[in-house]
Amino acid sequence: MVVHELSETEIDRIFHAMADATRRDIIKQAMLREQSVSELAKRYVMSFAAVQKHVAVLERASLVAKQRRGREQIVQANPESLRRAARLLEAYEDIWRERANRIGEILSNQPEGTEP
Amino acid sequence: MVVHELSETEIDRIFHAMADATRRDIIKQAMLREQSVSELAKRYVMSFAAVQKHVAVLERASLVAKQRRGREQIVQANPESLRRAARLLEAYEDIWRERANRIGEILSNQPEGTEP
DNA sequence: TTCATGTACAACCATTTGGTTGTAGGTTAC
DNA sequence: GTAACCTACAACCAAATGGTTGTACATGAA
Repeated sequence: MVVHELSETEIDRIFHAMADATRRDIIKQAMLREQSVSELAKRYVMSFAAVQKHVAVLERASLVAKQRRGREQIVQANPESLRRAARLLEAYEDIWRERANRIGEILSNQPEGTEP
Repeated sequence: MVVHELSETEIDRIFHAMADATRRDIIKQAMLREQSVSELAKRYVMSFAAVQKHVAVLERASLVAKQRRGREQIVQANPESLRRAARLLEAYEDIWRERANRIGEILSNQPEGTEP
């Protein structure tokens, strides 16, 4: 299976996009139900343009995609990017687990008589 | 079991901290082996002060902790925060899965004769 | 056609970020 | 004691962020 490896820049964009509560909520909303940008904008106490910018940030991170429907722009979540980010964090956990194993191995390989 | 719920601000900090390649590498290095700040700094083509700032960002996000040892400051990774971030991303995946189930259910609950 | 709606985008602004250099203070080694 | 090393922190700077308002344009509804 070919796994699309994320470039450092892509990872930067995904985490940066997730580092804002409004954007995290937009993702959640879009996952629950596809919505137009103006529909989403009504939920937040900020200008339409601000929400538009947040959506653009999510789009650059491939976390959402926009699709025109008449005069509306429908925001649809792309869970694949999110999944990749989750797997990435798990990779760090793996590093930690590996280290724990390594340390455990060193301890159990101690020659006799070295215990205090 | 009591799970420490992350506040929005804490989530902001964690994702923001992860949104930089240097900081992600520092985490990785600290997970592989506890190292002093200056030891870490040697790895990157930037000033010691810059690395110091990156470590501070990771510290505010509770991704690492510093511990003084003589004149050195040892950076140790705190995998717990990372684990929480990973679980958080998985929560989004759950939302998506739920939606898929919901849609599947709607489709399978169609009354007779509504299929094309 | 006309008007309301939805979007795009530019210009502007305050704040934050990510880097720098410089200075000062502790700690260790010689 | 003195020199070298490690850290802390301030001051500064350019660029990016996150918000605003204003204008223009396309689409749908009446």
